[in-house]
Amino acid sequence: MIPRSTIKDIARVTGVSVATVSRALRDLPNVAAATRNRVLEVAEALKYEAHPQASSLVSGRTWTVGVVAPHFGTWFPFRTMGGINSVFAQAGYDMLISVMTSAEDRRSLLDDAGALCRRVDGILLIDTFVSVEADSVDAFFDRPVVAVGEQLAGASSIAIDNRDAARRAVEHLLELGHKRIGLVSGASGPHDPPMPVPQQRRLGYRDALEAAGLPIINELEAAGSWTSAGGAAALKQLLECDDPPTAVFCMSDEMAFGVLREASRHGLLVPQDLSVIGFDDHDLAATLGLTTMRQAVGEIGVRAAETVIALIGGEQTDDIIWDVPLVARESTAEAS
Amino acid sequence: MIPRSTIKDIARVTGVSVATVSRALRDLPNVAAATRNRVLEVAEALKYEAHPQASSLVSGRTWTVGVVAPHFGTWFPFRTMGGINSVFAQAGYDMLISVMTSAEDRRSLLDDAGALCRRVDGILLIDTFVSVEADSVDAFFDRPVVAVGEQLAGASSIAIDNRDAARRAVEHLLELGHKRIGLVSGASGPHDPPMPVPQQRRLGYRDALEAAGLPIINELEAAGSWTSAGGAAALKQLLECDDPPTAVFCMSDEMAFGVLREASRHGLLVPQDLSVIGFDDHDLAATLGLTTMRQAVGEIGVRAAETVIALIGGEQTDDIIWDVPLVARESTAEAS
DNA sequence: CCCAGGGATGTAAACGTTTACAAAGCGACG
DNA sequence: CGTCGCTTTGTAAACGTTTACATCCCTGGG
Repeated sequence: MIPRSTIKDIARVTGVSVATVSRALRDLPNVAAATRNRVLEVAEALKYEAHPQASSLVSGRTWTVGVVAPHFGTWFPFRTMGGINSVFAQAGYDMLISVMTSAEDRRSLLDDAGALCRRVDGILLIDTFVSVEADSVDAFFDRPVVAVGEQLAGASSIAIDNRDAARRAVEHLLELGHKRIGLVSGASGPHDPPMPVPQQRRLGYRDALEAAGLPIINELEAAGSWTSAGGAAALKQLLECDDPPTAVFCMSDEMAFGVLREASRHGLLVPQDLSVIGFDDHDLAATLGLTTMRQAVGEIGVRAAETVIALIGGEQTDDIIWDVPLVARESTAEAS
Repeated sequence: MIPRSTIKDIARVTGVSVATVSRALRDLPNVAAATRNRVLEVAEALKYEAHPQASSLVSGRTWTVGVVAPHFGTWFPFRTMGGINSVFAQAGYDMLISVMTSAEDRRSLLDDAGALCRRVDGILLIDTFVSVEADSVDAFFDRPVVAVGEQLAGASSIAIDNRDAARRAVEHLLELGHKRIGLVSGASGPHDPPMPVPQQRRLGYRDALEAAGLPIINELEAAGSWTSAGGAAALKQLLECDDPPTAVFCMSDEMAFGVLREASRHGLLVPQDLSVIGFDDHDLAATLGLTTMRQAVGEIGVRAAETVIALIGGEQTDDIIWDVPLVARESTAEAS
């Protein structure tokens, strides 16, 4: 139907050999200007496009980057992928996406690393926490790896300081005079290995309380499973305490949205009766007036993509720790 | 670093020819059971994995499906892609994602169709509205195409009846006794060609009003640009009318979230002072108590993926019109 | 006992590139 | 005028599969 032209066709028309055509098309040196122009001209006329499989079979270059995301569900990996995609589309790379929902998937990512490496030029791990399985990825991947959200030996990393950011979030509540501060955490299941992110954010929460001389109270920590429904359930649980919190720190905005809703179900006004601070700066956080810690998710994706491209090109890169500024909105106020 | 084994290695170890190995590995007929077992055994031992580029170079099969999404921003395409991905991961297909943000992208999708076809076995168009550019895709794509969200000649389609669903949404408000019903629309820009979805939903909105003998009032229709911020702005505009609406229908839940927030900024209680109905059944709709029209987005993705796989396998498929049930929650109530 | 037929296997040519190596052309310099 | 060296070009061998075709062997029917 659509006549595909090959390098051979161009060679025939221009009267040069396929080798010269190949060189001309790829801007390699040692081809006469006149020849190159003629080749490009004919290629244009024939609407030539290189056959990707053929060229990667021999060159090894696939112009594809493997992107491993924790799931296809929540906002965070999606936005990150959006940032990544915008860079790759520009640079001519495709993404090969795989999701990692369970701990077995994490194991099999490493086991099947060889097969993955064969199809990609580089690998981007989003919040994938390979570090709980292996100290270093050197032994598994044959290709440059950049990890978003964790430090990982053998990979470049782009991360935030979760502990510090969480601490500052809670400090914001402390500065407003709150003394009983709840935590809505995105804990992993009881059988999963502990995940770095919730772990670090919990440590930050406790750091802040300790620095303020406040006690750590287990009853004030509830699990929200990273979803808005989970956040709602978590607040419900916190409100059943004898002495319920006057403020809560949620490890994600999505959970915070559930908290906001649950608060209004209980007749509590935010921020008068309950202050709420989230984490992420979700797209809806601004319109819902949620105070939060901003992760520049899209930009992190952009930088991650740029980093992996640089590594593929043989450049050196530095690890990046991203700032997480506090964005004060209407969901937090002075303790009454 | 990682020793990759080829079909040749297996041939050498087993003592048969590469052709036989290839046949055995792919379960083709005419290979003795004993030989096949031996080959599989050795392949296992050598951790053999076929080189994807090599095999697709000669067979034409890429085990990749092109997925074209309208953008990487909102919830709808993301969730759809989640459904698609779950099927593809099972079936062994990869997705090659490209996003189409502008009208030019739509044009170049068709212009570069040849190059795309060479890298994929099938194509999935999500809300991509190629129909505004071309009557049929037969002439462009060499591969099976399935369109999500629009009817398109030359492609299988999986869609909803936007006009009917919008009509039923507005009828719900009418049944509650509302007489002044606003519309928050996801209109396209003034220079873009009219898009089928907002067009159809607007027609449904007007259908309902007309059937109820109510006038069509331009002032009651505001543009929300598919975002929550846009939704908030749209409500602000609607409230400036001389006779503001007592209920609004939003073409997406994300815009409805903005409307909910803007209402509370104006001191309006939902649903007492303002009824709000959305469209999509966004993940957050349940926790925010939003009445909405449910699009089973994930399942639509699943069906779309299954359809394209069936088409690749040479089967015939039927177009699917998906149900869009009303999900009544707490954001709509009797007119006061 | 011969031959047809069919299943199992091997041989080798694709597929469309890239790339090592050889060769040719040409000017400059001793 | 021969040779060296540089640029430009061509030849052909990869890359790792699939697949058309040939070959071989075995069985069963005549």
